[in-house]
Amino acid sequence: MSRRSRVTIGDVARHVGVSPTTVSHVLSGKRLVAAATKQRIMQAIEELGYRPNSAARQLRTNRSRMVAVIVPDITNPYYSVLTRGLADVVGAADAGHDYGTYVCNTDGSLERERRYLHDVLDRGVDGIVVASVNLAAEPDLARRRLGTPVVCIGGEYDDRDADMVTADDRAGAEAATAHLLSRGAKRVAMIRGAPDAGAGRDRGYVAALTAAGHPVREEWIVRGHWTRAGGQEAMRTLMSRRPRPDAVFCANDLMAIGAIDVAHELGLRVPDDVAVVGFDDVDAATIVRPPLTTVRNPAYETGEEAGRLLLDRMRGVYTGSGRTVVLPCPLVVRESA
Amino acid sequence: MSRRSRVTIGDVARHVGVSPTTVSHVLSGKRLVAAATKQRIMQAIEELGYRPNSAARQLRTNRSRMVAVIVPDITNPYYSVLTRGLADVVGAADAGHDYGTYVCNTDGSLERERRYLHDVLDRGVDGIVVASVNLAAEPDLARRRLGTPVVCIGGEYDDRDADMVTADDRAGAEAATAHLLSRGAKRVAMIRGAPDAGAGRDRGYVAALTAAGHPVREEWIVRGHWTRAGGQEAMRTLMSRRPRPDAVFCANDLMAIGAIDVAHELGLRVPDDVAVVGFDDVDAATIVRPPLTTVRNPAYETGEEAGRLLLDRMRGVYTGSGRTVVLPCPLVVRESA
DNA sequence: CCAGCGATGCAAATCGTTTGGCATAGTGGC
DNA sequence: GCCACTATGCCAAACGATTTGCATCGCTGG
Repeated sequence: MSRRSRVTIGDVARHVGVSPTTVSHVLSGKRLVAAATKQRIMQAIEELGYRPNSAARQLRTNRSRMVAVIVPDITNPYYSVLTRGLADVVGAADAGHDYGTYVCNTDGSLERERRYLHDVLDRGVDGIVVASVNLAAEPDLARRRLGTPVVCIGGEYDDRDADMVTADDRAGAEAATAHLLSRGAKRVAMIRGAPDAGAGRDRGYVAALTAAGHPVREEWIVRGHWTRAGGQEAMRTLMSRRPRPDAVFCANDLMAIGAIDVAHELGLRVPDDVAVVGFDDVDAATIVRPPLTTVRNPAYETGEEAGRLLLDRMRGVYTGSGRTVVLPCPLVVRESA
Repeated sequence: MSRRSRVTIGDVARHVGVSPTTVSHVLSGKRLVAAATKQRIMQAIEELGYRPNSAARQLRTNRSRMVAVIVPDITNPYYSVLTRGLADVVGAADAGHDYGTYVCNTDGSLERERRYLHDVLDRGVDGIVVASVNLAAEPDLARRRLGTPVVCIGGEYDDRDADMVTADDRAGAEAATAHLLSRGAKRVAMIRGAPDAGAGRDRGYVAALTAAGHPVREEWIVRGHWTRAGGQEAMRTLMSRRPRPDAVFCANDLMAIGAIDVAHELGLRVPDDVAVVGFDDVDAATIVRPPLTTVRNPAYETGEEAGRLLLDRMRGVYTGSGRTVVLPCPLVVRESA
């Protein structure tokens, strides 16, 4: 059984005494086949252990029953959760979908993004989810009218042909900042991430402040590296300012955790001396002490939504210009603010 | 450019005035082609934007340049990190490898494991990494002499044909328990996971105890669900025992974190009143207070190793009976014990 | 009696590569 | 002059499915 090449549709046909055409028709259901014949064919398939060769099928039909997801790093919980949401939707057997998922890690490198984009196009995937920062900025994608549906995650690009799903970072950040204000904070600082992303969060912070009639003070805005260490460093410089901020909104949870580290280190009590809120609601948010008040970033739902948009196009249910769906980012209040 | 079907090898050949055979040869380098001809062909390829159709190639050559990884849940950090290690090795462009990675989530369901196994075999992947518990126990895998290389992760199956890579759970657990003992703990308990896995960790605990001449007391061994909540529950019952254990080794970090939750809740100090050590060294281990002493589970290296074993077989460098590589699990001492 | 139709099934073309076998020409040694 | 060999490149047969068009048969209704 190992040496022998796989059993083909022809083998099945021969075994039953019909033509390959007929076998194909019972498999696809595209044309009527007499019940008796169908019966015999099914049995032969079972008996011989026939399994269709998907390369041949793909060559002929031009579809691969596979979607690709291009992410910076599958190790990052946001992307792995997003990927899972996508995979669950496009591969939902009970809903009659059976797309597999092909994953590419770019590490944010433009060169790898390009390489993988070509790779997946060459592979003939039926749909592509791009959650990698640079690529979307890359005109390549929009320029090449690739016949393959694409959905971009969380960018702010205007591609009239690709669908897009993005979280409402701005509103989430605004709610977080407003929450801080409503708790009585007078001097609300912000720890931002690297300048390449997260602009929505930056804007939400500013919006909440101005809406409440507070000034935006540059010395209370510091950038970190999206990491715990980055948050620590930023928090240190923030806490040395006078007057000292009594609340800080961090552009992600990791930095918020770093900020809490430093608060403890300085003998400051959270949230009494300084309140902290994060963004993302990663698992660690409930592990740190005190539990982190944060904004939920709907990774799973984002993946699901991307999957739905893709499905619509892959099945031809929707053909039209790019749609955008934006998902809410609810505030989840715990103990750090 | 969108409507027209892709440019084929024939188009290139025609454009240059040679046969498709020749174009194929310059692409594969399998036969000599005159330098001048090669030059012209390369230029035409560039000009026309030719990209080989991988379905056709796969149909002909019977290889897909793709490996599959079957995991319970890509969302689990252990598996996403493992997957990344695998992807990095088999897709290392600079080492001349260009396998893509196809991911399947089984949620531990036997039915889905079977389904995905068939799926990837039908797809003709060149190699399979199985990191899902049930499957390996499943005779299916071993029984069918599938011509595709398989490596199993972390099981204890004896499949003479599949390679295997596993972490030395037993030694790690033994070291962790010994560490507790060496710190002066007299009553070392253990929180185990669900019975379906982690036997090595169970055994390491017992081994360390007996090696030190301590009895193994059943009332100090409790099972949790591998989750934080499971750890909490287990810890609660453990802490109600009299005499109360003064140290607990948890079969994973999540449960250890739950255990620490409960210790705090009961007003017990960690590690003074009760020392805690975990297993895995997840990111959260450094976030919880006190930072968790734990055993590092080399997820990335496990994926890498699996990739190497696969590569060896896919390139035909190694053909022989199943090899097993076991990776060490070093103890990392922090503050919880 | 004939036209038309539904039911059933087959032959053959097609998808885009790779590859074994063969052809031709040139070169150099004897 | 002949042989062996290299260099170069083409022909045509796979690979395993899907799909279009056609053929046949048996009925039915007018």
